[in-house]
Amino acid sequence: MQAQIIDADYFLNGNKPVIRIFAKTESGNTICVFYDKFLPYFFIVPTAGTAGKLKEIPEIRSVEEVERFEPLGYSKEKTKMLKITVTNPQDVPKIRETLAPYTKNIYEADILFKYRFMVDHGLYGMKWIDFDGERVRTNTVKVPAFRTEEIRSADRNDNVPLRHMSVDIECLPSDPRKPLDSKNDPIIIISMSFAPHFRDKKNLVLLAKNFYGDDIKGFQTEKEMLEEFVRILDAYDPDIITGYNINSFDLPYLAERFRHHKMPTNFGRSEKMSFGKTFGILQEFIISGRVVVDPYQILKRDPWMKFPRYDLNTVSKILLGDEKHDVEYGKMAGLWNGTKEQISTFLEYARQDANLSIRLVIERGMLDKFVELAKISGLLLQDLFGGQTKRVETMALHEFRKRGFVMPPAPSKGELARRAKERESQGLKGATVLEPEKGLHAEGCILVLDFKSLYPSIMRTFNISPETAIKTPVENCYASPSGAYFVRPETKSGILPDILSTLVDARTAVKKQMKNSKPEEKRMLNAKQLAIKDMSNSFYGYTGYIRARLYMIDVAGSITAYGRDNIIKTKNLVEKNFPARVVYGDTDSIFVKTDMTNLEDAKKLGEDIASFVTSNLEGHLELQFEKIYRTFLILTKKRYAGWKFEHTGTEWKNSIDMKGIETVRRDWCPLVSELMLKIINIMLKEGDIHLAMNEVKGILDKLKRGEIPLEKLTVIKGLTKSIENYDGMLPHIEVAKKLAARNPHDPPKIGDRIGFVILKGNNHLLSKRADDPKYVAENGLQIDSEYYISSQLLPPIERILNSVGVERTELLGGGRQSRLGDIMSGAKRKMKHDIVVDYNKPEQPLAGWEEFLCKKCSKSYSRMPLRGVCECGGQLLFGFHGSVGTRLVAKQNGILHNQ
DNA sequence: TGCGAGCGGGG
DNA sequence: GTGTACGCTCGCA
Repeated sequence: MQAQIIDADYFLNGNKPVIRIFAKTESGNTICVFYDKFLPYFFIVPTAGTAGKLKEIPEIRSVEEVERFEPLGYSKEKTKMLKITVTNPQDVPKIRETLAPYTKNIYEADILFKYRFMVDHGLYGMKWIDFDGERVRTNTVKVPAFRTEEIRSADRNDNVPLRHMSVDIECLPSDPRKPLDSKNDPIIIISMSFAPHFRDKKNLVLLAKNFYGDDIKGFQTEKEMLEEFVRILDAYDPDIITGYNINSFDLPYLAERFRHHKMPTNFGRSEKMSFGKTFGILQEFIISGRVVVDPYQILKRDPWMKFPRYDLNTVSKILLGDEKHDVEYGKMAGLWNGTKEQISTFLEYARQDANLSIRLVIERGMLDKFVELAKISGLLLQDLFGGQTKRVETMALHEFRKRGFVMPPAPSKGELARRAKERESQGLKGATVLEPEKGLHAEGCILVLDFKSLYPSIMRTFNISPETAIKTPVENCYASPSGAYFVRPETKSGILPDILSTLVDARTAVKKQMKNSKPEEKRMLNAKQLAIKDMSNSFYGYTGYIRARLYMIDVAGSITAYGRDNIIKTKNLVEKNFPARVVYGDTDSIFVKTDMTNLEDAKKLGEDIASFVTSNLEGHLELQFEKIYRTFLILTKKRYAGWKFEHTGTEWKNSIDMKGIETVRRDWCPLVSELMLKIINIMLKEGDIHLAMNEVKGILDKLKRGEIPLEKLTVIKGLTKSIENYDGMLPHIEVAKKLAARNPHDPPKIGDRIGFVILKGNNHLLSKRADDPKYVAENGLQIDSEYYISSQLLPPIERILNSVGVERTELLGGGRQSRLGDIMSGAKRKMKHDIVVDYNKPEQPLAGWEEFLCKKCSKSYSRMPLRGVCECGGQLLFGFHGSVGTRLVAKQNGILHNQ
């Protein structure tokens, strides 16, 4: 029989573990495969005292002498180790602790049992198994179960269609002023959507009230409704359970209500109860045999784009084009206890929410990439959502095992502290950002070129891997620019470089295959190449991630050191061999200024530069021509805009690219964002600073004359707690107080968004001069134009115009012409284009997160500060951390906004 | 300026 | 579960 792995776990038969694989057969049936011939084990490097201690531990079943390579640092020979086998996986941690003082090293004593099994049998999440099954009767799983003596991986890549069910609950707080309490406040509605349909139903809404309607089922009590929920769950038997923020709200809440009614929380495919766990922010809900998919967590943690907010409303508007109508929390009780129509409205709201989350997963193919990531990394689908570290480590474990290497343990607290200290003393230098030639470049085209997978290429070219690093240089080894040494591939080919090479080849093959494949296959292949890319980009960051098993500061430091060398070499190669100047560059990209105004000529030059540089650099380093900026405005490192031209094959398409320039911020009114976009647009497309200045002056005049509509001056902020609980002076709170006083029957509630404008007045406190725009309009009150000019408009506008040498006084000083010469050499272009902001494809040259470290005071910033230097005035160094960790976003500020 | 609390999403 | 993980913004000292 063959089946595709959905999930795996084990249970104890007495003291003995039985591995359980939940899988789907070709025909779409779910089965469970039992295997009881596998026992947990780990390795130790013994010392003199080891043998005696081993005899004292009764749980140890067998001790076997083996040889394995140690993983950190190059070693020529394998090390003699003892393979310790025990019976119960749960005994391993305590045996590990007991043995620790009596051993030199312990390896692989913290590999989850299910992964120990999968790796040893060459099994990968979402891939296929091949086995001869004998049907067994059991009440531990709810699907047909088979016992097998042997289990192999099957060589096939197709996917069995999955069954998805989304869940959304509505609750009613007993006290509307207090937050919800799952111990007391009942669930009143459970809404579900199904893909594929469940008994011809797309969705189903249950409610704890006598009520009937299309696909609506009413119940006398909450308990009866919950019982029906489990019946539906078991009948539909979904592989995927989804819902927006379901991990931290709906599922834990449901579980608590089940416990309240003394009902078992048995939502899965086995006898195991479902439960939620929390660490840090991340909440996870485990349902045995199924996969919990939370679109909210995916979008936040593994994003391909940045959203202004991550609520279901915003996200579905952008991803599905569908706006959802919300029911205010405060009005829910009214609807629930209201007329038939009101209840219907409430039910439709619940139905819509379940529909939207399932549509996000299905229509946006949100799971596609993760299915492929499972097949590449070996992780089970459920475990992919926790972060990149586990993906890299599981993939590496497969490869380490094949080559006779053991995997180091996850770092202990002490080891973490040691690493942190080591890092503080010797530092981990990041990438180089070339000093930009600040200002507007409008005379000739700017060519943007970047290195294809820079860090992976470096690792492959110089054989950089934890087990190729060597302390004392041997003959014929690589000496990295940071002073570390690595043996050459002839001596030992690095595991990570080899994995990366395999990934590169696989990606090339997939892309080729995509060209002549049908839509459905193409979709899968595209997901696969994205998954490969994700994995490739994870390895460098992983080696520098402090919690990594394979952390080596020399490895990470050497990679960035080669990167810094590379960009300087590239700059020199370009400037020595072409009539061009590098005006900016960051990590893996260079911006080359030419005197060309013809796009075709510029393109040709870009391609020539790319192939020349590539042929003059070592190994796998490959510079590619990326795009043309007809004009380019750079404020500081990391903050620029360009008028981009790309050839589609038939014509030139243009749009405005913006990086690091924030045009949308919560504390800015719409006028600020609009004006910023406008002047950037004018500078880039007209190449004229004066026009931009005039635009600013025009707006300032309008503002002074009170001709700017109030909605453009309104800043909106939400009430996060009740008004009494704020003690500081905040404009929106003062406005909320005023609103409450004016309309005592319907005061602002928690969660309400309060808009305000700032008025002229005697009170020097800003908050006291804030008021509701509607009230201001009705009473003809005057806005404080001085405030808007000096506090809202000028600071961001100044930062842009300063980069081209314009001072604040020139903006405020009437219509006087500036002393600046017109920097446009050619004739002014009269082309008019709307700003097109492409938020579907934020450019991410390297996936990962960055930090900016001050050279002088060591302060760290997660974003390049607006001034481009540290607040102490010190120069900022750039650090890059690959794509490990959770700080994955924060890069594409200003990419997303409404046009 | 630096630090700590609190929030995010969900009802 | 052979576990044990955030990053940002705001208010206050």
